[in-house]
Amino acid sequence: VNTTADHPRGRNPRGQGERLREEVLAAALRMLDESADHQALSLRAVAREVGIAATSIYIHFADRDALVLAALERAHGDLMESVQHAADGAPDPVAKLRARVHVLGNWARQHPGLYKVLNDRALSQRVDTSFKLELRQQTSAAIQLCMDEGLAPAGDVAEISFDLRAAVHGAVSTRVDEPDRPWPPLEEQIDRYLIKLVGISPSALQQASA
Amino acid sequence: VNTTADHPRGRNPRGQGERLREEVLAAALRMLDESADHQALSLRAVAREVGIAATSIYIHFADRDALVLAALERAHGDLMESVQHAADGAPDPVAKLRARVHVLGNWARQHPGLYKVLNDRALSQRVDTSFKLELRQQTSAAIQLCMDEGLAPAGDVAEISFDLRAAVHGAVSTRVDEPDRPWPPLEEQIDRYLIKLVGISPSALQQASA
DNA sequence: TGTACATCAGTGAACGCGCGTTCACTGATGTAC
DNA sequence: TGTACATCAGTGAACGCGCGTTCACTGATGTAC
Repeated sequence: VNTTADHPRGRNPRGQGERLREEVLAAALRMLDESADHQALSLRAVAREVGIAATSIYIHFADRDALVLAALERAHGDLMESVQHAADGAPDPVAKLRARVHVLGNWARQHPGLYKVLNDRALSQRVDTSFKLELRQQTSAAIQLCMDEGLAPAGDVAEISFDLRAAVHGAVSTRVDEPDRPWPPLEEQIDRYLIKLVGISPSALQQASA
Repeated sequence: VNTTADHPRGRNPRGQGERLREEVLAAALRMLDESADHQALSLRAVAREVGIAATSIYIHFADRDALVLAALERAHGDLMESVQHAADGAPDPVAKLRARVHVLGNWARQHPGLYKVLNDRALSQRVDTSFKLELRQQTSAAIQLCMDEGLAPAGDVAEISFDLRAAVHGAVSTRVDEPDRPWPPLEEQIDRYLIKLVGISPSALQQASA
């Protein structure tokens, strides 16, 4: 299982000890994404993957839990940044909302295991749920903006946002859980949800996607 | 962790050896439902829970995998039966469709761990996906029936069914993954999906729920 | 009615494995004097 | 310019644990003669 045998992995130069931390973190992220199970991640397997002694991990992480936690914070940060960046680059409220949801979906399909782990309940009991909370609030704000500008019919923002998020989460989860089935395009399904659940007009959506 | 210390568990009478099989299966189901992780189920832990020697499990199950598989087939059967029974007891197409989806949601909330495991991708690669396939087809049929009787606008049944199932799965998963949050009622959310995604009229739904 | 034997339901010791974590260490590289 | 020493980056052996699985077994109960 020694996938990283590029070079024999000599020790890092003085002052660059943090590099190993990055390598360990990257390996942990890769392995979590493959297993989709944070309980199955073993220190020894990560060490093997990186090509170091298992004990070397303790130089940078207090214990197994600390490593898992650090990996998930990294994944969470990466996802949030992607979504935020996409929304910032979109010109109008509908495009912003759409970009947000689509980028989340794409991220999940590129990192299906990590998406699963981030949404795992065993984890959400230990890690602060600020990740999902932040996403919740931002989605609500994006919908509110659409309503304010007359691009979506006024309504109960919290409820509509909740319905949209649940539906999208289901659409993404369905594909993540059975990746080998020939699913219809996620993008189109998300757009249908934006139309039917939020009330965005198809023409406005068309414009946003152009 | 010896939760079942009611009586010291004497051996079963002759010809009743299958009873142990049931006890083991029931314990496995309980533990799977709690852990929500089929990889974490250990033969030894199940044996401890039942109050028998670990080796006794091999009398009834070839190995750990066979036990996990049997447990999931049991869970799957139970869920399918509940859904089918609910649909059979409903008077009209809208009530049938509604009962189907609501019972699925309720089953999932009563057995959150099992619901997760049943939808796990690691599993769906090994077990035949007939479970979900069956559910898919039946949901589509229920929607088709609503359209045929003019209770829902005509449309692409496969697409609408897919959108509904994904949305409901998301609504259920959201609650299953974070059970301690104060979520709004699942029933109402499902009804909104039936209205907005399938096009069932609120009044017909009102009638079906009465 | 007695007895040998088969069957049934289950046990206990033992195996090798991978795991998280600890501990004392190694050897190269920089720094103080 | 030389040398003692601190620091840094990382190692290897060892621990105790729970695991899946194997093996030879035990002791009660029914059945054939």
